Amino acid sequence: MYESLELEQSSTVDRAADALRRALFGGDLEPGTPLREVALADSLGIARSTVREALGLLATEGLVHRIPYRGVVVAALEPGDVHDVITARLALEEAGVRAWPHAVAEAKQAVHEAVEAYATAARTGAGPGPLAEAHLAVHRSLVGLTGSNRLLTTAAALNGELRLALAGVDRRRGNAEQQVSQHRDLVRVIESGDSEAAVAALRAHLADAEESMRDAVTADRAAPD
Amino acid sequence: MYESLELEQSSTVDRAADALRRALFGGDLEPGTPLREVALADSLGIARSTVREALGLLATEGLVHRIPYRGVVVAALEPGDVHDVITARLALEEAGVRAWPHAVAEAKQAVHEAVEAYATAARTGAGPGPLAEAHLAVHRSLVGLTGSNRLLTTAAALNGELRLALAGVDRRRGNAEQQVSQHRDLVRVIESGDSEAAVAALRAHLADAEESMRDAVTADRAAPD
DNA sequence: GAGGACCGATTGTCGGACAATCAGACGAAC
DNA sequence: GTTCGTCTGATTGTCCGACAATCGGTCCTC
Repeated sequence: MYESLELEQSSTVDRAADALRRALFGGDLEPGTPLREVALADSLGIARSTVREALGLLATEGLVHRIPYRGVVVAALEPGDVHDVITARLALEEAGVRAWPHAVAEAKQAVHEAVEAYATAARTGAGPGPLAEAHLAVHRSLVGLTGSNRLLTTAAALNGELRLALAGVDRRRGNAEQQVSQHRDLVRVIESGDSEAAVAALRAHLADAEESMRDAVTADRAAPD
Repeated sequence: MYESLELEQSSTVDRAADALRRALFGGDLEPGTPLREVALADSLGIARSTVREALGLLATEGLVHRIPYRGVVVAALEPGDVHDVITARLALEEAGVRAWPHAVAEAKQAVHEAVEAYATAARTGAGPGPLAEAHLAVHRSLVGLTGSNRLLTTAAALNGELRLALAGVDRRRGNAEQQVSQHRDLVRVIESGDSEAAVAALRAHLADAEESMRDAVTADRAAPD
C-alpha cells in the first residue's frame, strides 16, 4: 500500500545546483565566465561551503571546469569536445538501437512517447531550451533500450554537456518540424528490425548533428554576442 | 622545450579520497559498512568538511552510497547491478571493437601493451588487486579504440565498481594463466578484422564474466567472511 | 627588457557551532 | 497486544569565521 507516494527531499546544495544549472542553460553566462564562490554565496543567500559543494556537482557533470586556486569557470565546448561527445553518444545509442529486438516493451514505448513529446514541443512552438530538452530526450530513450541504468545516466551527463550548444543550433536552424520528421524516420528504420540499416541511419544522423554543432560552437567562438 | 615536465599537485581532498579508495579495494571494509565523517576526520587528521568532499567524490564514482541524514555506506554490488554494469561495459567495449579498423595506431598499440602487462602480472604471480587492475586495463584499452576520452572515463568508473568483486573472482578461480590466454584469443579475433566475430567473442567473454561475478557476489552475500 | 619582490584577490582547508533528521527505546492509550 | 506519541542520542547538513596557499598582475631594480 502507498507505494506510489513519494516525497522528494531537497537539500540546499541541490537547490543551489539547480539554480546554477538554470542560469547556465538560460544562456546568461558566457563560456569562460568565472563563478566566484563568495559572490554566489551571498547572491544565493547561502554559505560558501554550500556553494562549493554545488559547484563540485556541476564540475562532475562537465558543465563547469574547476581549476585549482583559480576558481570555477563556465565550460566552453571546444570543437574537439564536440567530436568526443558525439562519438560517445554514438556508442551508447548504437548499443540501444542494436538492442531493439530484445528490448523490453516499456523501453520501446518510451521511445515512441519521447518522439511524440518532441513533436508536440515543436508544433506548439516551445522555446529553444525545452525543445532541445525534448530532442535530447529522444536520444536518451534510445539508450534506454539497452536496459542499463548506468548507460542512461552517462547519456544524461553527455546530453547535459551538449544542451547549451544544441539550443544554439535549433535557434540557428529553426527547422524544428523537419528535425522531428527526421527522428520519426529514424525510429521507423529502427522498428523495421534491420539493425545494420538502423545503425547506418543513426550514424548519419549523428554525423549531421556533429557538423551543425561544430559550426555552432565555432560561430559562438568567433562572434560571442 | 620541457614539454615532458609535469608536477601533479595533490589537494588534501584527493589524498583523502585515495586513502579511502585503497581501504575499499583492500577489502577491509565490508559492503554496507558505514563511513562516519567525524571518525574518518580525526583518523585521517583532517577536517570534517574535507572528509565530506572526499566522500562525495567516492559517491559519484559509485564506490559508496550517500543516504541523506544517514551517512555514506560502502556500496554493495547487488546481482542486478552486475548485469547492469556488464551491459554497460558491453556497449562501450563493443563500440571499441567495431572501431578497430579505424582506430589510431597508438590505441591499437595500447591494447597489445595492456595484454602483455596482464600476462606478466599473471606470470609473476601478482596479488589479486594488481591482477584485477591489469585485467580491467585490458578491457579499458578496448574502449580506448573509440578515441573518446569521455567513454574512457565512464569505462574507468564502471571498472571501479567492479574492481572489488573481480578481485574475489580471480581469487576464487585462480586460473590467471588461462584468463590471459582467453584475452589473447579475443584480441586475435579483433585484429582479424571480422567485426561480427569479434563482437560475438566479446559478448561471450562478458557473459562468462557476468556469470562468474554474479556467483561471487551472491557467495559474498551468503557467506561474508 | 628580463628577472625578482611585493600585493590584492581567490581558493583550499580548518575548527567550531547549531539546526534538521534519523533510528531506536520507552511508555501511554485503545 | 498493537499502535501511536514522545523522548533521546547520534549523525549529518549547513552556516560562520578564520587563516594559509596560490594565482595573476604590478612595480621595481638592474
